[in-house]
Amino acid sequence: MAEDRRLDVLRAIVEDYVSTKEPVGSRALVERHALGVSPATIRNDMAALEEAGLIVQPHTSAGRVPTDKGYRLFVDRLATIKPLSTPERRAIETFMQDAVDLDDVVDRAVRLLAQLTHQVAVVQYPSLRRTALRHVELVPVSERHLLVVIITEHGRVEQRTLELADPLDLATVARLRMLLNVAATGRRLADLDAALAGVADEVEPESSALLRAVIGVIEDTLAGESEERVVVAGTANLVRGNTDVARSLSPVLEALEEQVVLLRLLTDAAEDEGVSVRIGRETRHEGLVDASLVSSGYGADTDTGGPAVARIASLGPLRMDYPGTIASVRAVARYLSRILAN
Amino acid sequence: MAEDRRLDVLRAIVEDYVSTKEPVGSRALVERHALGVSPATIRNDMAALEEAGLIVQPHTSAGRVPTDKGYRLFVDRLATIKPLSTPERRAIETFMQDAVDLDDVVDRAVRLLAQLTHQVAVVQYPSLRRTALRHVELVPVSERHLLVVIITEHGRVEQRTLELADPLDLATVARLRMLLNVAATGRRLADLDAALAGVADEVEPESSALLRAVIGVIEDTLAGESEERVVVAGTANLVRGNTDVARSLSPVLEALEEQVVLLRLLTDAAEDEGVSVRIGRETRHEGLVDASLVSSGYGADTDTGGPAVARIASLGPLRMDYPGTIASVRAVARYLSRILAN
DNA sequence: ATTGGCACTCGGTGTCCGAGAGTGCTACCC
DNA sequence: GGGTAGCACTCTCGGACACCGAGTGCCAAT
Repeated sequence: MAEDRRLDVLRAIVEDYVSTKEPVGSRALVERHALGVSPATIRNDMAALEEAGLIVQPHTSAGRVPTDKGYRLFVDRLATIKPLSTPERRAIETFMQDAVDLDDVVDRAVRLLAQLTHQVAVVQYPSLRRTALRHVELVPVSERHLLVVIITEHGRVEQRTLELADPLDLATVARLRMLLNVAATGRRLADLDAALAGVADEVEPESSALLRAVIGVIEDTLAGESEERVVVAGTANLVRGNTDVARSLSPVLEALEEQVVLLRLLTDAAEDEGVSVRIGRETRHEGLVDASLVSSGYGADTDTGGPAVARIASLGPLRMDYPGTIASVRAVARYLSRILAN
Repeated sequence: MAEDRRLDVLRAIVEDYVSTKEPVGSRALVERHALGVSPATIRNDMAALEEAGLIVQPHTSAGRVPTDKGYRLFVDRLATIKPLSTPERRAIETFMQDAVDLDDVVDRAVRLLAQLTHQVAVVQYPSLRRTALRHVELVPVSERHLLVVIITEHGRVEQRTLELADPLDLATVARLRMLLNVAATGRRLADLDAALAGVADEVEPESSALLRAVIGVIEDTLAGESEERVVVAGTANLVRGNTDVARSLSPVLEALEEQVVLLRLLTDAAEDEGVSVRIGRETRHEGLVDASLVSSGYGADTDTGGPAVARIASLGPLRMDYPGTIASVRAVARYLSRILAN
């Protein structure tokens, strides 16, 4: 049926445009794909696709280029995700396997993803709020300064210095440390409030001010924006195959330096099921109108529909290899989930 | 004397070229600077400067542009460092003052420097080796996993998981923790070996394997390359005023993503007195032949000739405002030193 | 519904030319 | 000897112009 062929044509246009980076014309299309019809027929189909807003021509005498809407349709209905090749899987394995700590895991993951996709990779640290606590440590630093160290199940460590009105009593600190750990270890940080409230009752009045301060710091750390950490790699890939660099590159680099922006992008994407694909304006960030973001949550139970603990993403041009990028993002996310579950 | 005027001409060329980004000709020079001679005379001087390898002309009918050597002479003998303006000083003050922890300090410093210089800023975390220890924490994670957390005087925290052959005994862990802290607190990490060696004698034979393992991890952490951490900001500034982006930008972005490369640059620069300026090939990195690196050490006693604890740097085009950049780098380094000394 | 044919549009490339900028050289002056 | 004026020369840059080729839309024929 004709309608089917039109979609074939759209698919062909997207694929050719992605690989050649040139607007694709009707003749080139019939030559490179076994469509079984003449260029004239393709032209008719193209006119229809253009009418539907799926493709445009940059100028009269040029071939066609997909629109945001065209890519969207391609991703939703036309793309077939090819699984990664065995060498690629093996590369992931060997690259990730001897990471020594969480920083190392995240660092390797982000570099790996950048290399697999030849695009910019973004990896978010496991959210403090959504992971369980492993340990709370109180380190007296001076008479009136207490260092509060929080360690999560995945080995993420956050610290904050607390300034106190009264001099510290070491015995009290030791006792609080014990109480806090008994109450909090193994809990999700989000559920911590309740657990900590219980502790307050067990404590003698003279220590309760200190306890409240410590709890305050812990909650601050969870609530603050520093809660979320994001790392980026592969910015050099932005330059490759980019023509009008000055206009299109600068806003992207700016966005990448703003944690706040990155976090919003990732949070928005978390609304989508499975691997999220945000195309051009769908990113809802004006610096990224010519870019797409492919992202996925990760975390121990993500595969079985459990909640994600954070996200990873690949950012590339509108004209990116969506199937390949989706496959890479998914593979790295899964691997990351496995590691965290160890 | 004529020789003096030639240097004036060089200075004028550098200044004009930096501000206009255009090769500067003899006429423009006499118009913009009160040199008191005619263009023809300037041309003779220029010929001499070119002969000396201090300037070149991109092509016959163009003005002159400084060479690496020209910039070097300018920086060494001709530039007068202007102190920062009061508003600028105030900006530093307000921007840095309410940082909550070391990560925050470093993050703010790097952004600040990027903004002051309109270039790429690089800040290195205080070196573990060269700072004193505040605390060592041992956290039993499971029967056979022990998390070792190292906290330095500046509040830098590093952790590493230790995998053990034998099950942990909590009492032993507590004892080791105490011994380690008594022995190590307040020491420079570089001097730690000796201090830790003493501990080994005080410990009963059955714990000594564990102790050795823990000491091993600590030393590993200090020796490993993860010892050094570097953050970067302002990459978007690379694009501004850059013409042939494709060739000149990509290698720079790559260098910036390679911690190893950045560290080498900073280490090399540490050989220089005070604020180091590395121009073009002097960086000894082929991706940076068209860039210069202005850097300075920082740390509590740096001003009084004490050893630096780490470095900050600003990376920009060959054609940068050296006096301004030097002033900014120095100011931020000093402020950083003050904060760490608090 | 598909196709072949055809006129039309328009960007890209190459060439040419003139304007302008800047130089080096030479003759001249103090 | 150092500085200056004049001048011929070189080279880039930008605009004008023509041409080519790619690609289209449309129409009549199958």
